[in-house]
Parts: sequence; structure tokens; C-alpha cells
Amino acid sequence: MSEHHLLPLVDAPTPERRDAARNREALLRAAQELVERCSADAVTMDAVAAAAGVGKGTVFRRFHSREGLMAALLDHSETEWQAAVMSGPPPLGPGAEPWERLMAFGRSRLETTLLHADLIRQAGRAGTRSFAAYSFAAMHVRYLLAQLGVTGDLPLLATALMAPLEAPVLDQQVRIEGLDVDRIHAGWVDLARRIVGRRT
Amino acid sequence: MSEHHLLPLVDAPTPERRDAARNREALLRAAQELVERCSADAVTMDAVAAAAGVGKGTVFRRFHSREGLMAALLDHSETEWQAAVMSGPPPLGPGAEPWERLMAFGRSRLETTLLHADLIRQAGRAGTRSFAAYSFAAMHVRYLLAQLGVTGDLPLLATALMAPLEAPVLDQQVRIEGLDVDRIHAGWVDLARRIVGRRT
DNA sequence: AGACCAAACGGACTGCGGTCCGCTTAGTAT
DNA sequence: ATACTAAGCGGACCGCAGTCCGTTTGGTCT
Repeated sequence: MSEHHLLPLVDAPTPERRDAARNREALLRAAQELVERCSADAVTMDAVAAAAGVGKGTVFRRFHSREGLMAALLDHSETEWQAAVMSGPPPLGPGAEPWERLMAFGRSRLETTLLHADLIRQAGRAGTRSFAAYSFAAMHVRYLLAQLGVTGDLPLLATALMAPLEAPVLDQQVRIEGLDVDRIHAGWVDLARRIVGRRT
Repeated sequence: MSEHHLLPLVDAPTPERRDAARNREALLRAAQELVERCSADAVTMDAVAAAAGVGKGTVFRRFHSREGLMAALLDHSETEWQAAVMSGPPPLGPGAEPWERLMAFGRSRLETTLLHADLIRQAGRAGTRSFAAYSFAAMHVRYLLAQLGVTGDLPLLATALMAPLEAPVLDQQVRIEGLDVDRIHAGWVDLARRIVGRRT
């Protein structure tokens, strides 16, 4: 028994070998660059594998599927966003009144969702399902609603509040119906008022 | 000029040749059967072409893409639903109070969306975009909201009301979070109350 | 250092969505 | 009936997602 674990705290799920980690980063970097220099469609598994200088099988080993890869790309910015909510400056971060935070949440979600619309679409189910993203946002909204003294089935009210900010809905409104972002945001604020029960 | 148009009213977009119509039906029937006897995944373009006894190219000529084929399958039940709303029995159809109709709308949408969840998912964008479906429902909700004396940006309020009934959201709630349908419906009724501004 | 093995790797291979283009046929004009 | 043409047809062909399996390599134990 000569295990040199300095932190044998939680049972390690499997530490990941060093070459594996290197390849993961190389792949993510390659994919990111492909998205920026071309488009999300250009991110083919062969292309990203070649760009990262690894075999195709490796890409699938790391990310399971193309959708998984897209989700991984999203995960990065999603994590930043979570940090901004948990410990960033107000009004998005802590320190502002719940209502102000809720408004900031709406605006922020609206913008980032539209910004990453392509990636989200291509991530398909993985984007929604890796609900490290989704469930964090939902939790935050539930928390704010509770702070605002809203009564009722909070999980469902939170869903109702977030649903119009989901990518497919926004996509439809912006790309097809041609609504502009400010109007959509105003509509969302109105919705929030009605749900929370504010006069103003 | 010996055109024998009995109804030259609106300029015919292109009447569709008889063999084409026959093949369209054969393809739809074959696809439908594949869905029922196997699953939506089993609906391969090659498979449906073979089952209908036509070439693969024909399938794409008719339906543009796999998503288009799925959308066409959906379109059928969607049309029935529209008929039920426009001229079916109350409370879904005309004849009931607006609030009752709205409640019936919610329940009905919830059920049919879940029923066709697979097809909708596989139809991808085509399902949303062929908004013969979507825009009809949106119009109906706007109409009911107006009847109920709701003031505000009705198109956006309608969207807010329908968004939680969209397939991806419901899918997440039912399949992943494990919520049961009655609770979701109750939550939607609550949402409608808040948006409409009803006491009860 | 050497041995051992589980994890990782790579690329050939499969199946499906989608395109292309030369052939066939339904409908029409004469 | 015959000729004409545009719409329709079919299936070979292509690119990409995803799988499989023989080979390599990082980590560890002695």
C-alpha cells in the first residue's frame, strides 16, 4: 500500500493521465479556433482531430460525440458566467437587491444565449442536458424568487421565467419573426413583474 | 391558350404531377408505419425509400431532408389539432369562455407535445420553423389573451405562455427531473393566472 | 532499471444524410 | 397518334459521425 495520495479525501473518480489532459486541451483549443476562424459547422470531428494532431478516436474518447464537444466548448463560457453570478460585481453578482439581480440575470442570459446560439444549437441535447449549466441557473432563479417573497411552486415558476430565454425560442423570435432584442427584453421584464407580482 | 383550368383563381404554385402525389402518400405511409412498428430512429431515408418502393432521391425531392420528412409526419396531427381548435367541441373549440378555452389549450398542448416528443425532437428546426403549426397556436393564444382583457405586448406574452410547453423544456422536466405531468400542468395554470391577472 | 497493465491512442471501417446527373414519364400542344 | 418538354425518378457517389480493435504509452510496483 504505497499510494502517495496527498489528498485521498474524496475517492478519485480517475485522475486522468497526463497525455490525455494535454490532448484534451489541444482539442479544445483547436475546436475553439475553428469556431472563431470559420463557423460552428466547420467543426468536424476529423478536422479538429487533425488540427490538434491526434487521431479521430481520441476526440470521441474525450467528448463522446460531436454534441459533447460543442457542450464542452460552451461549458467554458458557462463557467465564467456562473462565477460572475456567484462572486462577480452587482447587480448580477451578490450585493444588489433581489429584484435588481433578477433583472440583471434576464438581460445577461438573453445576451449570452444569443451570442452562443450557434454553439447551443449544435450542442443539441448535450447543451441542455449537461445541466450543470441549466440547473445552476434554475437554482439561482428559485433563490431570487424566494427572496422576493414569491409563493407557489418555485421550481416551475423558475422554469416559466427561463423558458422564454431558451435558445430555440429566442432564435425563432429574432431570426424568423425579426423582433429586436430590446423588445424581447422588455417583454421578459413584464413577464417577471407578473410572476413576482410587482406593481411597477 | 387552351388551358382548361376550372379554377384559375389564385395562380397555381405547381399542381404536382399524379405520380408525384402517389409517391408522396406512399412515402408518408411507409414512414408512419416505420415509426409505429419500430421507432423514430428507425426512419432512415433509405429504409423509407425502400419500403415505399421508390429511389432515395425521390424522398429528398419530396421532403428536402430527414427533418422535413419528420415535420411532414407531425403536420398531419397538427392539422387535426388546428381543426379541433377552430371548429371542434368546447372547451378547446369555440363556444366556451376564453379562460376555459385557454385552460383547455394548455392541457391539450401539453399532452400532444409529450405524445410526439420523439418526432418533434427529430424534426429539429423544421418542426419549429414550419410554423404553420407554431404561428397558429400563437395567434390563438393572442386572441384569447385579448378576449380576457390582458394588456401589454401580447405577442410576447403569448410566447411566454407557450414557452414552458415547448418540447425541449417538457422533455427536460419529465425525462430528467422526473416531474409528473399533473404538476407541470398545475404550474402552467398558475403561470396563466399570473399573466392574465386572475385572482382565483 | 525492468516488468506489468490499465488507460489512451490511431486510423480503418460502417452507416446514414444529402447531392448529382443522366434517364424516364406524365401532361400538353399539334 | 405523335412529338415535345418540364417534372419526376433512381441510385451511384460523397462527407461526416460514430465504432472497433490492434498497438503504444504513462504510471506504478518490485
